[in-house]
Amino acid sequence: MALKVYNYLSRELERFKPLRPEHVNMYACGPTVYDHAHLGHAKTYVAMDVIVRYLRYLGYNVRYVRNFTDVGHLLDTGEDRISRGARRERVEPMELVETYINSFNDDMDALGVIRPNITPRATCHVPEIIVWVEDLLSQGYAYEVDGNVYFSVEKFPEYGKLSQRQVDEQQAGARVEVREDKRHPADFALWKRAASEHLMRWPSPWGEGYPGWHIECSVMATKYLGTTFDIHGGGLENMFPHNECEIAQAEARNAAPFANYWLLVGSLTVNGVKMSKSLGNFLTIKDALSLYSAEAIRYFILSSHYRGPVDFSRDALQAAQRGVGRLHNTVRKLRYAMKDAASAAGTAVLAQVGGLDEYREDFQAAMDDDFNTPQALAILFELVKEVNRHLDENSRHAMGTLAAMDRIFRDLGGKVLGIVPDNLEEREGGATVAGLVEFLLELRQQARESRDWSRADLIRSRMAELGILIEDGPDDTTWRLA
RNA sequence: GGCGACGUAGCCAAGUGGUAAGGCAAGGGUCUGCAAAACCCCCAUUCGUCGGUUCAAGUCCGACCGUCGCCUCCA
Repeated sequence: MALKVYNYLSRELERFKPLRPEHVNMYACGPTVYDHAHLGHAKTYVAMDVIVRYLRYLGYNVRYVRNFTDVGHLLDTGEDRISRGARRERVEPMELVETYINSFNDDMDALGVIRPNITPRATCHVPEIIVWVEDLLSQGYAYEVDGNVYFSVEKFPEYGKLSQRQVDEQQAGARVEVREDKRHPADFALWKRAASEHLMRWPSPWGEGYPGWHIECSVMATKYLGTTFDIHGGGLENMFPHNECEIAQAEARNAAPFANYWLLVGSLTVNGVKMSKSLGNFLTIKDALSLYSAEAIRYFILSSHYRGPVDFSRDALQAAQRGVGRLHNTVRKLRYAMKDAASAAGTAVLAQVGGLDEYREDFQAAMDDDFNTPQALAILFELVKEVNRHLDENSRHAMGTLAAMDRIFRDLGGKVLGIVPDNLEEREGGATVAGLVEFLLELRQQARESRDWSRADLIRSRMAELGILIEDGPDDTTWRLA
């Protein structure tokens, strides 16, 4: 088996081959930190997270870099997003940035997105950016007009190769008016002169100014990953112009390929329309987490292919919540059986010996096929059914079989997909709660033995009101938090 | 106008030439004091429409209909 990925550069499924055999260098465009993140961000970074996790599962040593954009990303009005946010909240720009970096990290932690190895910030790389702009000027790829420096797309014939666009066939100024000082409408800013009221500014050879939006990613990606690196990821909507500009700057300056594989994530939509700040149709990650579990949100995102769009709806999230709940129930039962020495000392083994390996192989085959998580989930659910059947049909299990099944859930559901927590059974509220619940279950069991059903049911319903679900099995009673 | 994506059961969603995965929901059954959980059965003669290629098409080609994305705001 070999990993194949869909490379937007070639528009083909390609065998994945990193520059160095055991090592993968990977970059993803991060968020502009001027507000709380919403579910659209969650989709992109959960998808990238699973890609990183799977590469590590395959044994690669992955260095994953994801930036924070904290300057230079402008609104249609020309105002910097960070500046506007700072004015809105009456704080210093860097205070605003700090707040929303922390917010973003909190959200990603809560979603189980593993932190990248490096999270560079644009404002921390202004000296490097200035060097790049100087280089591009001296190499003839850029020109300066009154404190603004533009990249000349006509000097880089490959401009458009990622998005497969012919610059001259685009409708120039379709959305934003073309600046008169550009030689070509598609030229983009490397460095911008700071107007007098502009808050963020750095001295440069062209006067006080600030970096353009695209240059930071070229500079930071190559600084930490090398002139040419393996994977560049991010949201599909950034393919043009942002990613296209990154390539142009980096390949023009370094005369070397930028990223070998471009893996781009489809957008999250609401009623078919993209979730975005500007449309106001967004749900923040924090709000989503108050309604659904992190695993349910991840499951929802992973239940469609990363390159495609996902349409958000309450129904879809609720279905995900229930689905992931069934997965958790099975894992919980499995681990419960492992703790039960009497049951685990038995000899029952899974009917098809070696069948467990097949699940792992099928899962890998799905993930090897351009990270086909819906297919991988389907296989995980087939295993859920198999394990449930095994647990149902046998009261005394072979510890080795239980451990092998648990290992698969930990590896595939936990390490790779991040939807099966390692500590599922420890979420049950701590020793004090556990002691109380066990005591109540004891009382209820006494009531049941004396056939006092109304008292037994009263205890069960009152506990359910407190969020503690009781389930009577053939031999014993189990409980869990709702 | 240019580039691109998508249209599979009530809902979500895999499947790129060989006869429709998986999840949620609905229905029937087993188990159970009841409930819950779990298991079993059932759930698309059919993949937007119409043509074409082929022994064979959801899968390839063409046209049409519909939805959406990008074309210097976005993850």
